[in-house]
Amino acid sequence: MDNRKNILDVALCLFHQKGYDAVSVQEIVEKAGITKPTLYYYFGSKYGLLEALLEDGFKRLNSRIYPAMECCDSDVREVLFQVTRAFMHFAVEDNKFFSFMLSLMYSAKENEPYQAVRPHLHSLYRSIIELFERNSQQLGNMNGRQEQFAMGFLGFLNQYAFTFMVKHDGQEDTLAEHVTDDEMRGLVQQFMYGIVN
Amino acid sequence: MDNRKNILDVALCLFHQKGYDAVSVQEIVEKAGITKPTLYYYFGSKYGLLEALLEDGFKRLNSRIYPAMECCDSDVREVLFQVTRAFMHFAVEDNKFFSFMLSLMYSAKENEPYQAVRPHLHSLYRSIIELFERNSQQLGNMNGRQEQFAMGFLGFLNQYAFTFMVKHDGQEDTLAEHVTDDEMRGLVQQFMYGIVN
DNA sequence: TATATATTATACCGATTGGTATACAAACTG
DNA sequence: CAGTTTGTATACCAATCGGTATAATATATA
Repeated sequence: MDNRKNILDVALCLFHQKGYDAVSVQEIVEKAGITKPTLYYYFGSKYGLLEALLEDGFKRLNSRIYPAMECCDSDVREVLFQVTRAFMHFAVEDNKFFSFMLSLMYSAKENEPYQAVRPHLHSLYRSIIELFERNSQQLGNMNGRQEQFAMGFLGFLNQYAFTFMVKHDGQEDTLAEHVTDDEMRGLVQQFMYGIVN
Repeated sequence: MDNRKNILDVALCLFHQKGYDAVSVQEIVEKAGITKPTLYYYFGSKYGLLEALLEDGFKRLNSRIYPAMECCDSDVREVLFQVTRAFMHFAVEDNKFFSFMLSLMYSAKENEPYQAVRPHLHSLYRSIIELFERNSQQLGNMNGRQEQFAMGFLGFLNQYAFTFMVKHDGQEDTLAEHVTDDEMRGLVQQFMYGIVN
């Protein structure tokens, strides 16, 4: 188990830095201090390694997002805040995986890494759309624009996290204290004002 | 000149579909109906081809954005609308380059394509920041948050264009008529409400 | 102790990678 | 016409790519 975890860590680090296609299997095994057959023993192929990486990462992300989505049905603003909070904390603490995921989200549609991340992203979209549908009566007349709102919200989350990461690039440890709840409540407020008109 | 243009077109198409690293020089010259020495005669290297591609594309983008930025100083809302309009029309008409640019924006920082696009993105950021600084008195107290607003605005533009492209994927010809001025004015309004509070 | 199973290393594979040396043809220039 | 620049093709390069056949370990179970 130790070796498998080690490979995943090294691979994530390299994919995050250089991108999937620019990283060779050789480079991964060298940095991990093992040899190729070991990697292929665990993951079967480079693509298999990518899939395992995404499986693990989205499991971590979902374990934060889903509870936040179902914390309180009564107040939309509070739900969106909790989701934003969960999302941002994940982006800060698991920032290598997060920025790798972000890069895949907007990447070319016909290459391997996007094909691998597609189902995970799709279920993330679905969850957020469902979130808006569940609270549609509180948001006034949405007219089937749930999808648009969901995409807008996700874009809003991404942009916020991305900006934050660019600004605090390099600092690894003391990030969490810079993302205050008040700031996030303000941004959710800002996002909602556009929606409820 | 015909051959050079042809190579650039084919390369853009492939980079857009599969990503820079996943496309081989061999594939480009085959699809372009030429041979490798011809490509290397014009661009020197694969990276040189990428640089030329970006140079051309950002020239096209800037020729739309800059005039829009300086159309009218008096009304911020109108300026932001004109920029949004220019940006969206570019995204629709030059959509292959646009989505390639978008993929590079969020891509890994240490690989070649990001290094190549960095200066272009940086000057785009600078222009938008300057836009907000120029109109700061109309937007109330910005407290040096011009950068944050600029990033937010760019994220807003990207998300809008991205959502639009996902929705209308595949249709090549009749896109322009779907991006109405009214819709864009509404979105700018929505964005601004968050800023001026 | 004997056997089975999970890990790991050595050494290798054919295919493809970005890039080039050489030569030849076209076209412009003196 | 002679010479030079521009443009293109054939054939090739070492290096690297993802992946594997083989065999030796370590560990656990019987």
